[in-house]
Amino acid sequence: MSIATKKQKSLTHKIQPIVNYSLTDLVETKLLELFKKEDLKNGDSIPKENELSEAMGVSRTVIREALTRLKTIGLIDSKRNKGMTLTEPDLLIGLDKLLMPKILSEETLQDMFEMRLVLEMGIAELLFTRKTNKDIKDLKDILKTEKKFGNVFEMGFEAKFHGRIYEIAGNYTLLRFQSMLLPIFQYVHEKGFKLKESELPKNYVTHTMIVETLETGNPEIYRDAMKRHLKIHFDKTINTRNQAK
Amino acid sequence: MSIATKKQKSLTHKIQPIVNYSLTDLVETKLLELFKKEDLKNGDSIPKENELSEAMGVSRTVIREALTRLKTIGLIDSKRNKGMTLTEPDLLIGLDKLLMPKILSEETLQDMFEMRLVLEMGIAELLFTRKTNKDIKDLKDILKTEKKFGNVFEMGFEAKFHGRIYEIAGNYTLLRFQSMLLPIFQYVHEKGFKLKESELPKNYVTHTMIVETLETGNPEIYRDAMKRHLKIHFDKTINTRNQAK
DNA sequence: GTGCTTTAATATGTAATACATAATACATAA
DNA sequence: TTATGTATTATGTATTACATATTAAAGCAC
Repeated sequence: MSIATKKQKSLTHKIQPIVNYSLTDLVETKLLELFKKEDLKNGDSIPKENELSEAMGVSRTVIREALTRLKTIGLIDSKRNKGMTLTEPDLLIGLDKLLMPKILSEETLQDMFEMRLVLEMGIAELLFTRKTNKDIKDLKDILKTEKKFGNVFEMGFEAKFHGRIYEIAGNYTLLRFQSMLLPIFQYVHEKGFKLKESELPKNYVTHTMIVETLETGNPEIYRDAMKRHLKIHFDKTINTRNQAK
Repeated sequence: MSIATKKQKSLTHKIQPIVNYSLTDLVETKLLELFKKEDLKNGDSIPKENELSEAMGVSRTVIREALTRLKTIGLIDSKRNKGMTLTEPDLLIGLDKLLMPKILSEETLQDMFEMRLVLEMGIAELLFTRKTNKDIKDLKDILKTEKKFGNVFEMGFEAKFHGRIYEIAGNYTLLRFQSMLLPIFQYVHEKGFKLKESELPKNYVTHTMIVETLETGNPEIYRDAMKRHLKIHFDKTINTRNQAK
């Protein structure tokens, strides 16, 4: 290696990669800064496109592209003639569009799979501070329908039952999050193996038992039941990831 | 009320509101359908803007706006001259831009606050199947720095400690999710009251104790410790919501 | 022929302009 | 007073042109 190349190499460490932000990028961050700086809140209206274009010295095209981004994440809302206003963004916006398993990596799918398990275990505390008699009654009604049909692994029942549980938690964002997780969960689950009812582990906990613990137990007992109910799923993801490493 | 207006009023019930999707809306869904139908996967390239414009019979402007949306949610990636390709979307994309407490409603903020609590309780299972000796060692190192400075409620420490715990869970999406939740958590926490160290509840569990349970305990014991550690937060959100109702 | 530089082609990025359209406010007539 | 018509306005859509970064081909030296 020549001295010249040596010098070059030592220099490369000091060179920072050039990031070439597009005008749209700059406008976007500028807008966000503005909102923050001006302490704008939900419902406040923002300047119209032409004004922004003029004020920032870029074409309306660029302004619109930046605005489109902000609309996409639900931060602003635009109406013909009315102009644009800041809105309460939906934190889970766009998530449903991304739930195409073919697009998401195995890694991410597995992450989501696990997240559902984590949530299911973690909400116990909320459930026991917020459950009402009606909640229990509704769950029991769901159980009746389940028994009528039989297959415990029918995803429709799974979704209905667990969805109703999340409702009890009284956390709307959480509820929606889990409902979006369900298709992924189903996909990951089915991609692996499918248990028949006869192959259930011996100490398998059914929905019926879960409702019981919810009615008469406490968070710890409930969680223990739920853990056993989800055991096959826990085993699965743990095995998958261990063997991946 | 005349007979005429009566008739009118009865009619208005039968009229469904017409929804006028913009061209961009239509193009967006059309594109998503196309991706799904053609079973495109990560890395596949999609037609260039001019081709799409011609094929769909709309201006490039509209195409670009639809594409901008998809870029915003991270579904596609564009490079000059190269064209555009489908990419593994980041499920949490845009979330950081939305973490402006002034924008989010109290309701949503509270939701996020609770979600962190839920996650913190729910990851116990994952932790105990994945923890390594190095993890424990790192946590203990963090404890040392904490002791050196003192204030248990310094948010920097909180973030560092709990962040390191999430790393153990080995779930990247979850890790990032919680790191985004932290600012909100901090905000909601500080907005309420701020405990001084002398006002801590009697059976308060410190970080040190949590590490102990993680090292020598089991999921149940760990969770019990974490629950007591977070007790003031649990109490807070439960009180807040109950009085809101 | 190989390795290098230069050049040309290409697809996205930006600009500018014009017009369409829906929502609002205002004016008007029954 | 009320329903209908009208003007205005700001976003939505279209068109055209050009800028720019990247790729790939062409050209050149060896």
